[in-house]
Amino acid sequence: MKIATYNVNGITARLPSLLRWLEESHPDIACLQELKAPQERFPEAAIRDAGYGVVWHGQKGWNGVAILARGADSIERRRVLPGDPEDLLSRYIEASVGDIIVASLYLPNGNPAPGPKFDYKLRWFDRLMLHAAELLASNAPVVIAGDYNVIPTDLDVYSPERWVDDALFRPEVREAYRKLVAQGWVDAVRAMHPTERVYTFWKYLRNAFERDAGLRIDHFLLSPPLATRLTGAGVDRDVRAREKASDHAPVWITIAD
DNA sequence: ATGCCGTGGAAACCACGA
Repeated sequence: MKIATYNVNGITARLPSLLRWLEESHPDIACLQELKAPQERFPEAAIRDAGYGVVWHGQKGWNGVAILARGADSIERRRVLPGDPEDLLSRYIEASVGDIIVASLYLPNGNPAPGPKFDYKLRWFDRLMLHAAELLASNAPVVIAGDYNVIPTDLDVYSPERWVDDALFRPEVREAYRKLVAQGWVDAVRAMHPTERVYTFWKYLRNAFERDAGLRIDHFLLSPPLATRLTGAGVDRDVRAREKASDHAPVWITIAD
């Protein structure tokens, strides 16, 4: 089976591109981020017509996450990350799809750093670590997919020296990601491509995509019962090259049934 | 280089992204 994650940067503007990609790439599960649409304006009918059951958590203007399941109705488990009742941003949704627990997340960007947005990012990371530990302890097959807004290592950025002070690459954030993975998760794309440069995001500015000035910030973390079934991973770069593309490309993994 | 592009919301500019 194929599981994908795709930061669409506005599902209203991206709907034609999204539907084309779903038809071509045919993922069994697709986690979306940055819907940028209120709950009632999610294009549910178009997604269902494309053959997908869907749960989503929208918000006016910003953020927004969804989980699509081909030919299935996933069962929503939660639509907020626990640990802060004051945090109302739509950055997390979790569902059961068959026997797999799937989470779609949009981790805070955190810029400018330092500052309150960076502090919020680190607090969000702390909450994610607590919840992820619980998911691991369940011994279920779990995938936590999405836009982590983390460049894990020098290999994941075209020009590390330009990003040292950025909230995506600062030591505190890399350390938080490292500690999260060290709970026992497998970074699926890196596991399948241990030494290769793999990017998932390219700025719209200055022909970043044409220059391949990219970042790897969209990740899949797999629990051990799912990681043992991992057979492949890749990035649909051709989708990023199209007209009216998101600044992220769809990323996917394949799992033995 | 530090908003150059793109999106959405509100109001013909602004916030925000990474």
